[in-house]
Amino acid sequence: MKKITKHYTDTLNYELEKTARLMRMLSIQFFEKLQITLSIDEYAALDTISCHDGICQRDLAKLILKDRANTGRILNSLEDKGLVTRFVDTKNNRLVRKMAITEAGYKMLININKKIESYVFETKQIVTEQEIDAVYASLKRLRERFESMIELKI
Amino acid sequence: MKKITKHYTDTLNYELEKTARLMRMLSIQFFEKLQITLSIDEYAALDTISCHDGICQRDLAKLILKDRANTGRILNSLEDKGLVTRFVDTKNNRLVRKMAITEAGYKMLININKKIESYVFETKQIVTEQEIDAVYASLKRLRERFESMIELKI
DNA sequence: ATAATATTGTTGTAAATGCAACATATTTTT
DNA sequence: AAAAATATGTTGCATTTACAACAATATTAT
Repeated sequence: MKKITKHYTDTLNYELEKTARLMRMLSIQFFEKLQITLSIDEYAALDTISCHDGICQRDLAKLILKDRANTGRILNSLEDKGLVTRFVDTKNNRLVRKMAITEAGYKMLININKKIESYVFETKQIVTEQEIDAVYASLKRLRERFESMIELKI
Repeated sequence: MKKITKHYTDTLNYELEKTARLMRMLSIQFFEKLQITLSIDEYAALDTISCHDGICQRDLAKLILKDRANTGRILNSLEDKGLVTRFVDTKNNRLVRKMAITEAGYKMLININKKIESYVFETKQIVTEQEIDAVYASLKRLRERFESMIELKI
């Protein structure tokens, strides 16, 4: 029996790219429609800082899936907007720039989350929460297995 | 019972980005190790042309998930390397640039696919074919459902 | 103690990407 | 028939992204 390589458009990689891309477009469309004044990346950073108070830049970079350079730039923007404060501290005896969400940042986050609730509600009429959770869980399991094949350098 | 928005790092969107990103890194790493002289995008285009002979640029763009501009650039590169030929033809009475894979392109594809076989074999020791197929299928089902929410403009 | 290595963040730059504008040609509308 | 809309591909530009080089400091090795 001859082995045949799958065509690109039939691979899991392709489906991942296509779905991730679609989700990105839906998010951007949604952010625009609801006139959310942050970019998706800024929102992701703000939300992540809010539940990791005092996180340093590199650790944030790992979480939001950006490199250190771009994470720094996103933080510059959030700081300019007064949503985040940065301060120098130490971590393992090393100087690092840590950060925390400000009062204004917290209000902004609450406000955006309120809008997102309605979006999530809307999508539940298309796909059930159970189905999303199931895909999420199986995807995560698979990803963690694949991660053993590579050393992430961020 | 209070509804609470999931944090960004716990969402399906996040898991999709993270997994897609990981797969991309694994692919690049693999292409480098095996000294494959095409980029992932060029390979994807070449493979897709090989099973859609005489496809036009716009239709290829849709399949490989690039916009028309970038698809044109990828094709320039593939044409320069002699792997693809482009010719003017008509589609619905309109002039379009169609393309086909060359002899050299086909040989290149066979060669790369042979290398990919070994990679696929390697990954099967990490994740079973069944599990990949299952994730692929559920992801595709979910994506198709979400697609009803947006009109793709490529 | 000195040198080599590692961690963290910034800056600069090249590549990738997306998007709008344009050119051309065809179809549809008025 | 004329005008408007649509389809296709290219060009140019602005944004994003990745990556390497650097600066500063701390740890580890020799």
